[in-house]
Amino acid sequence: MDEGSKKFTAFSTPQGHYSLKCHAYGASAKGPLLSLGFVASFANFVHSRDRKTKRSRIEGDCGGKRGAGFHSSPETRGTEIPKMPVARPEISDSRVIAHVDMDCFYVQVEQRKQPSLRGQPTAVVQYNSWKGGGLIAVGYEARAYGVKRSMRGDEAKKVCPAIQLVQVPVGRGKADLTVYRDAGSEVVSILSSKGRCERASIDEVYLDLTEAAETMLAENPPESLEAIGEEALKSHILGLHLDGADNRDRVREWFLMSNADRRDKLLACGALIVAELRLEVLKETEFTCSAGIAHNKMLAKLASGMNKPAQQTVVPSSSVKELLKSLAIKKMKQLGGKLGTSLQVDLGVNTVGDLLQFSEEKLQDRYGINTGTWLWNIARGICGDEVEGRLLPKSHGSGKTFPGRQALKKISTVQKWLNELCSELSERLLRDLEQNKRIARTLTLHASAYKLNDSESVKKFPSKSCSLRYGIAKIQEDALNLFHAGLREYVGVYHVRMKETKQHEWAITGLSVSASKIVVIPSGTNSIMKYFHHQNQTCAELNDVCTQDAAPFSSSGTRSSVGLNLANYPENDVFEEETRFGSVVPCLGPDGDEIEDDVYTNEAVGKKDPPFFGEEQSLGLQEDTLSSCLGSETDLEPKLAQSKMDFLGPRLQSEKKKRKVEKGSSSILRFFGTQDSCSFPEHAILKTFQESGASSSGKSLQKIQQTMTGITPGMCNSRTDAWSYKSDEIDPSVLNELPPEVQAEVRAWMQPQKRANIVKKGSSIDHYFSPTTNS
DNA sequence: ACGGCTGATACT
DNA sequence: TAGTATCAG
Repeated sequence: MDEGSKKFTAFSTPQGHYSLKCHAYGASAKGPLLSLGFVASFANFVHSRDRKTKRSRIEGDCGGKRGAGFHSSPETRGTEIPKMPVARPEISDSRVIAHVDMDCFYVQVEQRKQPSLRGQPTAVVQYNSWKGGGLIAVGYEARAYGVKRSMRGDEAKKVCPAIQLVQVPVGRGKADLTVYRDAGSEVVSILSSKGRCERASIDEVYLDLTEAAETMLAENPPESLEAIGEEALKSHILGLHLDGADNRDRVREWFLMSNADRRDKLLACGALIVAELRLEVLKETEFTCSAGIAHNKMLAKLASGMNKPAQQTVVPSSSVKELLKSLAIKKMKQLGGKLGTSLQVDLGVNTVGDLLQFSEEKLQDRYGINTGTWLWNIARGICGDEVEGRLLPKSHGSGKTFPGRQALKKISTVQKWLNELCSELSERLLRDLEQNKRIARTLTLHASAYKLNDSESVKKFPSKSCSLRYGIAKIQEDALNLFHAGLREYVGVYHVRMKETKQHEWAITGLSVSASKIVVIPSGTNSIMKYFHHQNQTCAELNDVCTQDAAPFSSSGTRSSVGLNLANYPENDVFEEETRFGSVVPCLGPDGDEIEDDVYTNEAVGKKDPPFFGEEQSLGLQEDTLSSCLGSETDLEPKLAQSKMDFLGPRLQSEKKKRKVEKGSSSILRFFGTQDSCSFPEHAILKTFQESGASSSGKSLQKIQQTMTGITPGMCNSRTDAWSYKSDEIDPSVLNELPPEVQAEVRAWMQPQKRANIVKKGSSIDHYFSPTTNS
């Protein structure tokens, strides 16, 4: 077969496709699209199925996963073909989808924190020591000077001497993005009020406003409104010709008439809603954002970036063809990388419009059936990706790079950094548990490395994972084991065996730990603690993973593995790097006194090490317990409505400078956190948390942890009924804040000794979660 | 082997 | 499943 690599010489005519699609299209009974040559994707879908799509995508897509996907190319002859997006059917062409994008978000967060920066050219940098640090966000005033992201701070200064460079917060020797995540949560909690909301990144969301728009159209159509909102009138309507003077009137006209097209009217309603939402975001958070309103995610995303900052753009269906015709192919969401390059290089496609020349079959032949169809679709503005109702991240990670001379060459240094990363991760996991009642089940370690002596090997450092046990010390221990497992594989048994390798053969240039497979703990039956059984034992799979040669980990399952592994990698101080534990010698190039090393040094020195509990108190969860109690995947994200209150991070209440955090209902964890003395049936969850008390950041968590001091481990078997507590210290009002199911549970626990409360209302909980009140 | 860090997804 | 790869910003 040569189709894959050869140039295309003959195509079926576009007309052929159109007629085919349009034929099928008739079944879906829509009108205006025809004139544009667009088709309902369902028709396209059917069509592509005819071309021997392997699985039935109708069932798969309607009932299964949603969202953009990727798939790897089937044919890899000729030029390498990268992982590629996958096509989804477009269920409806009349959805109202918005993409909301915060304007230079980090900068805005910093400007809110420090209002004197408002109006000034500003950028956020991390690690300012080397060449002024790397810019990760640039305000619009600075952009006017030509400052670009991914400049170094020094270059930015050259272009814009007045620029204000704000440093990203540093904790544990690394950048800490918590403040931005939390700020993003504020925004999400507002934007999720009008329809299904997908948190696409720290500063972007998608909204499905179809229902809201339909409702508005039915009850309060724009033409019935005495006045269109001022903000909505500032919308940019693609395809609406604006020439100067009466722009506002033209837009008003569009809103009122909406081209007499129902789909346009729906968009108009969507635009009104989005305008309101954006104003609310501004009022509540002081953040501006930009938005795109269209019939699908792809177009909405495209539009949100077209008029920034603080503006919104509507994409009527009638404007799509023109819009895409001249749009650089690389600007499309999934085409900014290798696939886009392949299109350019291999097919000579430079604009989305260029894609139109290629038949679906040809695209499929070249890029596979799924991606081929996907490309065919996006060329026509068709995108069936659904807005996923998800307000919370699916994973947490903490990582750091060690470029150049900073590369880590000793296990002890790797361990120290892993400890920092794990510490941060643990803190975030606890917060997630606390706020959202979610637990992560998998811990993964990623590393990047290069070999010193061995030039031919370009091997990548393998990622390793194991089941995640809660508690800082546990995570640290497991992460280190994972690292050892990876390293062993990386250097190869051959080298490991020769213990006399007096030389470091490897250098670590990046480390990250992440927690994934996060599930909501179902409230009910025996509640949270049920999921934290039996994790005394170390991860069985860690042993597996590391058995391959060399000394196996002790099966007794304590932390002996560390020692064993260390034995395999003789520590030498041959290298320039940091020395031993506790005393850190920053390894600095002549040009860079990297701040992160300094910070790290300070923190490391100040850090009390000894996890003062044995493993037996560590918090973990048993897989089978969990899986037996969790339903299918569809259960994993229950009760969205409530989650908006409960599961979100801090939600801004007032527009004043003083910001209040919405407590939401207390989680059961928080509930227990207020108790002075409880006895737990098994591993005391909370005690482990104390270990992180030494961490520099996370005041509120620290407080939680402190309050948990009194909790003592009970027996080590698994009966939740065995819990006892002091009910006289339970505040009924706190109890009332719990989700109903949990309330029942707690009340059941309280049964034996129900008494009046003593704890003052709000005293125990509120202040734990107040945000750091600065500026 | 410097843009750092974080997250999502798909496939094998 | 664990692990890899791609993409985004």
